[in-house]
Amino acid sequence: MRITQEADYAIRICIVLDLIGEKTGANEIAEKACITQQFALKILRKLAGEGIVKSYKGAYGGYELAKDSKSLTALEIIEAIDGKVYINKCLSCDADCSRNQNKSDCKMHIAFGAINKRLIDNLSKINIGLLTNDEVYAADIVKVIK
Amino acid sequence: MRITQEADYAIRICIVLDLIGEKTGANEIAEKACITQQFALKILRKLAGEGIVKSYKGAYGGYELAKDSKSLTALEIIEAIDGKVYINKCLSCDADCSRNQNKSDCKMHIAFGAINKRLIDNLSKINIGLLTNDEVYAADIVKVIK
DNA sequence: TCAATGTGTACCAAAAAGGTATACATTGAA
DNA sequence: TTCAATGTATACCTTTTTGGTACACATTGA
Repeated sequence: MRITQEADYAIRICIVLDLIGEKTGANEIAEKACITQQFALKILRKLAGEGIVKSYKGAYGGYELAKDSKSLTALEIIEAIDGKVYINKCLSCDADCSRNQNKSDCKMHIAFGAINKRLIDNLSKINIGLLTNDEVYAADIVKVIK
Repeated sequence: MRITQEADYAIRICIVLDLIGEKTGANEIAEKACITQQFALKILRKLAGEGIVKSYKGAYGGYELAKDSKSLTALEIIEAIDGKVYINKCLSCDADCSRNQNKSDCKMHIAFGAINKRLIDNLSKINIGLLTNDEVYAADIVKVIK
């Protein structure tokens, strides 16, 4: 999979929300994340739907992170926006590969499956807290990736 | 990045070529890989352009792998078809991230960069020989992925 | 010479990505 | 009670990418 711009923005939005640390309107969020309000709203709606942010309706409404940023992973956010992460279409469905092989016999499937697992695992190692904490340095981030 | 169908087929084509082990026409290759001849030709042209297969023109022409299948990696084939592998657009260009940060200061960039490196490394561990050799089992393939 | 084969280029349709518009529902405060 | 500020839902739009196809042309072996 490619992590879409939308998912990328979603992560930035979560970073913005963590840095602000309190309920914030879409307008301000959009501005801080450098995207249009309409697009921010679209992303925030998806994040709210997946329980990643809490939304407050009406005047003086807004959004805030639904949980501690240290336990909010890049994987969760990406999956909330783009759906399941997979590097190869073949991995996305339960059907057997075409070409008369079932999945467990297809070595390409096995190889890509193992690589995809590793990728997902690494995306789940990155949490928003890591990205917003000034005492976490580049080297610390690289260190969590296996 | 998502590994496209085209790159997926390209790997299958290389597997077919390795299994046949000798110069083979696009017609037969396409049939064995279960794709149309026209599409196989398009893929084979790219592979030939990148030096992954050797092509022979004219009557009784065809294609064969340009090197030993044990040293032909999935990464090479994917890059020949899809271009450079990157999970996030942000990683594809040298420009600084938008949002007033330069690349080396952007923690998202650092995190995705490390994850992407790992992915590329793993794709380079899979070679065609691994996929065509009957004595290589699923567990052996999984073992090479870090 | 010609049939079999690869090459190059152009084209096309469907799907995905990225983004916008608009009508509507909810809520807090005057 | 009203209304402005805000989120919700849905629909729509444009551009890019993907996944192909078509066809005229070049090369080569028999």
